[in-house]
Amino acid sequence: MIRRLSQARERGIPEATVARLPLYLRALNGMAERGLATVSSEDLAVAAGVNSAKLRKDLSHLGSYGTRGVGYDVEYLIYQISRELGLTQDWAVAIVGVGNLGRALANYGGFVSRGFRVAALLDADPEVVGDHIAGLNVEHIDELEAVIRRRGVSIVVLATPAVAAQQVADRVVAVGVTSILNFAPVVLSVPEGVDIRKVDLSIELQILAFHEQRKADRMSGGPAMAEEWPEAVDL
Amino acid sequence: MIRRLSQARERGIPEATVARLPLYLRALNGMAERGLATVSSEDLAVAAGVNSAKLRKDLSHLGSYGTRGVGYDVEYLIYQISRELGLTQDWAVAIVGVGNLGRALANYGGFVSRGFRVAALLDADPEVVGDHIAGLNVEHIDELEAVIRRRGVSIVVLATPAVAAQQVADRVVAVGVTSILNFAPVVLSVPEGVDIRKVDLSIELQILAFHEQRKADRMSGGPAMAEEWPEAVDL
DNA sequence: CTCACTTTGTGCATCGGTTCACAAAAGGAC
DNA sequence: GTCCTTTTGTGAACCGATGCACAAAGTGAG
Repeated sequence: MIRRLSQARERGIPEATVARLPLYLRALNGMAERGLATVSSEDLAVAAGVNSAKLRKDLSHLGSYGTRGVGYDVEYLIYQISRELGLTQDWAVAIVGVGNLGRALANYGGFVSRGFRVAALLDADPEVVGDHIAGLNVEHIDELEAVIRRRGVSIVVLATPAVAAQQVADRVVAVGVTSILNFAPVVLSVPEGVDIRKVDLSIELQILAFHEQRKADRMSGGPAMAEEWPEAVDL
Repeated sequence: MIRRLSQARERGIPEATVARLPLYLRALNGMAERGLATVSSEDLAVAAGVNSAKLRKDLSHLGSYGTRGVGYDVEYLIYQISRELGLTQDWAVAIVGVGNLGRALANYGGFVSRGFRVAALLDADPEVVGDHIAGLNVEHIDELEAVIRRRGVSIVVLATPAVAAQQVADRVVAVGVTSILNFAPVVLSVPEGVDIRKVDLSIELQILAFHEQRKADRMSGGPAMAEEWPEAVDL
């Protein structure tokens, strides 16, 4: 009994599950807006684009929040997932690099909507320092450490050119930041305990291109044809 | 023997491997620029931020392009990976939705660099239609089908508001597009055979927040404390 | 209360991916 | 040629994630 409970809630929600929770949360918010009080795992799974068994197993990692024969209470589940993800608190985010991408991120509504607050914009280019973007003043990168400390920034978004990213990462880690969202196309090296998530637009396109090519090959060449190995090419 | 060979090259490179190939490619390009002729799996793995056994297994799925005791020929490996990913051909990309994000994408250098060519920008807002961005004229969304056909667009990037995304997806799929990169925060439903990759900025932040919260909990509460389940909360 | 129905939570088989660890292959010294 | 060193390519064990399928738990009708 005790065992059962702690087994479910014990430290350690699978990473794959964590990555899907925001998806469920979004689907649930849509449902709440449409006035639904409860939802079955089947319906929620469809809305989130996953299989219902997976959804149930994911939710079971948070606890036993459903009612058999009925489903899940929408509002309650929203609260539980939000709490698990840490969205019930306010996160101050700093965006470093105010080029096209940084600007887009600063204006992106999805950040603010869920507990995230853009607390600072920083750039090295004197040309853009002082600009007003999304209600914020762009500050000079020299202020990086001071700004992070002063405004309690705990998550840093890197939208700098590739060459600057590692340097900025080192500096923010040195002031105690342990969560970085990196848009620069470089492999950052950071000490143990610092979490990095990487978003790489060009990699996504390359993966699509791979599959697109496969589909094209299949059309013409037929399935699993030979001539797959066009005698070695010299360079 | 024959078995061995076809086993390696046969259709079906693991998805996880495909997702890492672009990473290797980038590391290799850096090395080529610095004039390195060959590289060991160990060195390349470090540069790409992965474990060397994984790298070797990944590369073994493409074929046997290394030399034992020596390593891999940098240029040759670049060529082989590029070919496998389909980057030796030219891909025409259309970006739909020219808001802040669409603009950032249009100007993003990483696209052009690897066989991708932004061939069209489209938007529904008459205010932005006609604008000149990154050397391209923004066209009206009514032209969507015509533009895709005329310019041989095979990959579409969705940077529209959430509400418009499904509608645009339906239209591009109807004209034969089978690869979509979606930045809109919605679960798109598309027919079998259409590949979708999703980039969701807010989800990435939520995942970071989850881990950040965990780290904070660990600091204060100590490891795996009780009081983890603050008696049920009514709503 | 009992029965029929719904839907959750999970044990179990399975699958894909990661990592280890080593035999096989290549190169260089002598 | 033989021996020693380096480094690949891969068999095999392991690990986490997925999905099936069902018992357990709940609702509602009569």
